[in-house]
Amino acid sequence: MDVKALKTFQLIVKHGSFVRAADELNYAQSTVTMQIQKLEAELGTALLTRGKELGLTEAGRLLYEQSLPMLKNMEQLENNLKNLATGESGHVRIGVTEPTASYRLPAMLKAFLSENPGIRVSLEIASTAALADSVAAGRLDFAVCTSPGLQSELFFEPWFQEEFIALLPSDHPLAGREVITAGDLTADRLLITAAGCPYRRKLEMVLQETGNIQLDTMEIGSMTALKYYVESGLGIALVPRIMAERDGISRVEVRALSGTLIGMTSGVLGREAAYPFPPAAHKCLDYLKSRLAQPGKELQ
Amino acid sequence: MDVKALKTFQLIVKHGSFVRAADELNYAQSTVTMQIQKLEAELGTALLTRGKELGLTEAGRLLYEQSLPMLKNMEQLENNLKNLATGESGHVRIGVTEPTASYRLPAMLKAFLSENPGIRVSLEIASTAALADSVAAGRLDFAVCTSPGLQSELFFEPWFQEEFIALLPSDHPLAGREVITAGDLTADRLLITAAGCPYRRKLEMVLQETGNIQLDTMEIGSMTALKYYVESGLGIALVPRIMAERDGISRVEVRALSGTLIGMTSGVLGREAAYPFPPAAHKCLDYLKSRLAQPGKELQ
DNA sequence: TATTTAATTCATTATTGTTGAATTTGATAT
DNA sequence: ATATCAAATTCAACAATAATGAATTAAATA
Repeated sequence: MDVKALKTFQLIVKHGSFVRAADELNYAQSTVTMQIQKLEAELGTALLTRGKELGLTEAGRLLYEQSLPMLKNMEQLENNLKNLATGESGHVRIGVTEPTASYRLPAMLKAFLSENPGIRVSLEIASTAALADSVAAGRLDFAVCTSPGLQSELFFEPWFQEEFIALLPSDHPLAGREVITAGDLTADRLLITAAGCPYRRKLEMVLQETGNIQLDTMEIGSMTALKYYVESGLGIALVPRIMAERDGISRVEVRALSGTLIGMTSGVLGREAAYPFPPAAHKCLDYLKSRLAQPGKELQ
Repeated sequence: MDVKALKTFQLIVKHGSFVRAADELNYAQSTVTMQIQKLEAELGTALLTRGKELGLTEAGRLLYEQSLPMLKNMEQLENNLKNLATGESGHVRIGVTEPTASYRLPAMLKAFLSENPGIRVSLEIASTAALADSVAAGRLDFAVCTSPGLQSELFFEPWFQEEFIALLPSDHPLAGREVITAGDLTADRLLITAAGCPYRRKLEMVLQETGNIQLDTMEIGSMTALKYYVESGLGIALVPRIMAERDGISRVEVRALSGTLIGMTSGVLGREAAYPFPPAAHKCLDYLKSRLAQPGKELQ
């Protein structure tokens, strides 16, 4: 059954005339005759009665009624696909690491979604390593995270610097200092995050270079919990600056860090093979980039 | 969107391979490539990702999910139409007059419908004139009735003789007779049916010929009510023999009629223009004919 | 009977779908 | 690296079929 012929048939029935159907479809009227004859031959049944005026056979009635919703569905589907192709609609699957997930993304996504009502977004919040796997496997369109151990199929584009600061108890010996350096970290017990955190890996490397091979550390699973441990005087912690800014920090001193401790580069992780990028995902990525990327950082 | 291409697409996704889709559809594999390329060009979107292994883009997923039920619908519809064409299913619209409607048809239709579970039947029970109109207008496929004033578009094929008999009160002067003739009808008040009944018209003609121009008549709307009027001694009535046979007739005498009073020819009324006849209707007509038609009568 | 309108037929033309051979691509084995 | 293999693509040639206009038929109107 040819879709074109079905459309023609619909119009013939609607107008009760071959000529008018031909007019509307910009066909010669012989074409209309041919299409219907082919349809009738294919189905082995007359569809129209050509008497004094056009009439429908029972088969014609059935075809008319049943093909109408089918054609509508087809149009609808075609439309949905066009919307997908233009990025008007779509499903964007994003991966994000903390603290971007909690502190930066909510407002941005809210704005993006209200600007693009046809687009749905789903979020995976996990470690850079887990996100890299998901991106590589095609479960995510892209991820905002730090640079993973580069797999060949993935690309990473730096967007911004995630700055870290030190949290100290008010009565801590280092509280008098403006800036904390790597060397200072021998002075007290250091509170660190779980093994998955990329900043922790960096910290370990820095401390090794500085010669602080053995250090009194305590592992705390959650970044947000860290400040309460600091407050209790258990030690000092290094956390993203944005956390300290957004969550009211009280009874705890905030100090800047120096040198390589300052921060980590965050950016977007994508899959080379995913091109051409789904338009909705592309739109979303561009939106996030325009709000997250810091000039100069993308060359790093 | 071409249906063939959609089917091809479905198979590619199902098998995850162009070659296997081509095999199953008996296409060259280049054909499969072409069909998908055309589809993608038409929709302005990639549908499949050709990497290490075949994958679906978001548009591909959408198309795959949405086109599946559409193709199923199409097959179903095609099947329904085939059934219609073979007469396995269909809707037969029959007109019938009394007494056939009440006494002959129920058992026949029951058998016919259980032999043809796919066929639906609707019945219009009315006078020959009304049925002739419905047939001419295409509201009925055919009617079982007496011969109407022949309109050129209609054809009538005699099937059987509807025999009439006389009902008399037990104490009636004519009760001693074996057979009632037209001449006997002067003897008493005659109970007759409504103006629409063709037998009544015939009766009027016969009586005119016999010279009984004025006759004491009483018009009773319903045939089945007649016997109660006869029972009460209001007069004699002429009714179809089948009525007397099926409804237990008691306290009323049944007598045969002679000559032209004996009965009326019933048969099938159809529309010339309705050919080719809907197969289900044809099947039903054949079935009824085989049970109703009396040999010899069809030549009348 | 003439006239008009609608549908059909048929031969021609245009379009498109299909194909095989050659080529490219990616994966696997050597 | 290189050879090998399977899968997908490209391309030119071919086949199928869809569309058309002119002529014809059928029915409706004047």
